[in-house]
Amino acid sequence: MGGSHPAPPMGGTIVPRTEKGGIPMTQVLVVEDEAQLARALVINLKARVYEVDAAPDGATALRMAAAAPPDAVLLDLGLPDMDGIDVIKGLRGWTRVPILVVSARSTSDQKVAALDAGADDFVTKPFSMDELLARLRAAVRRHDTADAATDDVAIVTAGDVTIDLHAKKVRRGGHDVRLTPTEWHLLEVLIRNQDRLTTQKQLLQEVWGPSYGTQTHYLRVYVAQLRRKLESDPSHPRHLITVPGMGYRFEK
Amino acid sequence: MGGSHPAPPMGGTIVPRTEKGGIPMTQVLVVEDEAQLARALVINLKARVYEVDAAPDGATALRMAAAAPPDAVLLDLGLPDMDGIDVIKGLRGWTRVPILVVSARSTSDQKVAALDAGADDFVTKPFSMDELLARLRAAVRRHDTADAATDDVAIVTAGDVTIDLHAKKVRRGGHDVRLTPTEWHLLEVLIRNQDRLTTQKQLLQEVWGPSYGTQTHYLRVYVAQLRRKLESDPSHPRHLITVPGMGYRFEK
DNA sequence: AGCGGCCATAAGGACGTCGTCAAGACCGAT
DNA sequence: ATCGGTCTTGACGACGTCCTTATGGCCGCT
Repeated sequence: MGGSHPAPPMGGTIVPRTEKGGIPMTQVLVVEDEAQLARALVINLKARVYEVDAAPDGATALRMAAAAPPDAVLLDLGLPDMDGIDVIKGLRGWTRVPILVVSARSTSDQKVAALDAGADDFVTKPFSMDELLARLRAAVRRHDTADAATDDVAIVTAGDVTIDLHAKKVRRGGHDVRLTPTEWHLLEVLIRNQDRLTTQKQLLQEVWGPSYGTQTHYLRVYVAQLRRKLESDPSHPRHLITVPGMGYRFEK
Repeated sequence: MGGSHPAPPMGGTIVPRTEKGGIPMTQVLVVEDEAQLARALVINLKARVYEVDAAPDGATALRMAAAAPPDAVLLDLGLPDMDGIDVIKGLRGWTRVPILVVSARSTSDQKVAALDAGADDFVTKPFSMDELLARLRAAVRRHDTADAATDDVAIVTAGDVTIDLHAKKVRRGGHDVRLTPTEWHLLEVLIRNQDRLTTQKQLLQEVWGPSYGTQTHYLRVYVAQLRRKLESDPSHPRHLITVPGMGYRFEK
């Protein structure tokens, strides 16, 4: 089975998508205005197997989370621009990503408020880095084994094809269809945006990494493979539609 | 390992859960040997909308949990009969019920060990009752909204194999099959996520620990061993399915 | 008609991954 | 110290996957 390693395409320096042994790393968003602590957290997390983004305030955090959904959020309550509780509520409006609150002032009331607003855990400064990391691991582990159950619609039916996103299983006419990791990734992005246009750039950046925005022939090759596996008449696709010059669209 | 304060279901019919307005109440199992604190917890929880059982030691706790699976467990680590960590592991062998650890001695190491063993949260004595209740609410809320599907399945039948997660026993074609501890752990995780993909990373971190996230070699070796013991045709597995590049899936 | 974009499809080589076997390290029990 | 079982580690073949290149079709523009 295949080299899922990002090989540098054609010419030029291109930053590969962060992975380790083909396994995608856990993405953590650190929301902390105090630069020193933020840096300490980032360094410690990166030293582990995490990939880290940092946001200095609530508005930035919400924007970054929406743009590139993380696998966990470390949130300081004492932010300059908005109340930490509102950041929690803002995130909880659309995602159940694990939120660990880190805070200095820690009255019991505050903890209760944060937890009831939807936070997963609450750590008081000063804290042991080991403990924080263990709590983070616990939260991510829980989420990994749980989110599959309910996050969104698990099973998509399109014509004679059924796609089970959680089992990572595709059936077509009573037979199982095998998809490679890259094919899955591509299909997932398309399904997330079903009935809407998904830009070439969007697809390339999501599946191959931020610096592959122009390698459009990857798309052609892989979309063709998907069509061959999913469409009954691959040369006249009914579900994986080409939008010339722009991208692709998945329709049921 | 004797009885407990509120009568556990002995020999006879299991009493239907108390309800309030048709809505089943949340069942909490308190595991605490110190009678005074146990009573305080029980009283406080009952004053809220919880229904409470109590166990004075680990063995009783495991037995009660098996007989009547609770919706949450409050666990003291300092038990008279066994290590609290082993209670966590015992529960995690077959259920993902939220476990909140309550402990007096709370070195950082202990917290890390408990969380990595599968605990959901760790509260240090002395604690604020409000905070404990908030953490309990958070854990239960997560659990409720997360998995409705696959939990608390004690006995699984897959083809000619039956797996009893409580008794830690596997029978196949009328004969007992011996599994090593590691094989068990791996199988447990796969069964808890049955019919869904279980990521390589997930399996490695759960079975071998947080730092083994990329040693995919272990998986190949142990999955092969499991197949040899469980599958009738190990080279064409029907239950332990490989999802190339991503992980494995257990199917009945 | 000819040309240049853009897209679809096929094929092949480099390299990963999976399954398997087996030897060595480790560990608790005798 | 020895032994049996278990875990870890290494090596290898078979095969799959990814990337790349080549070829041809379709369409609008000049």
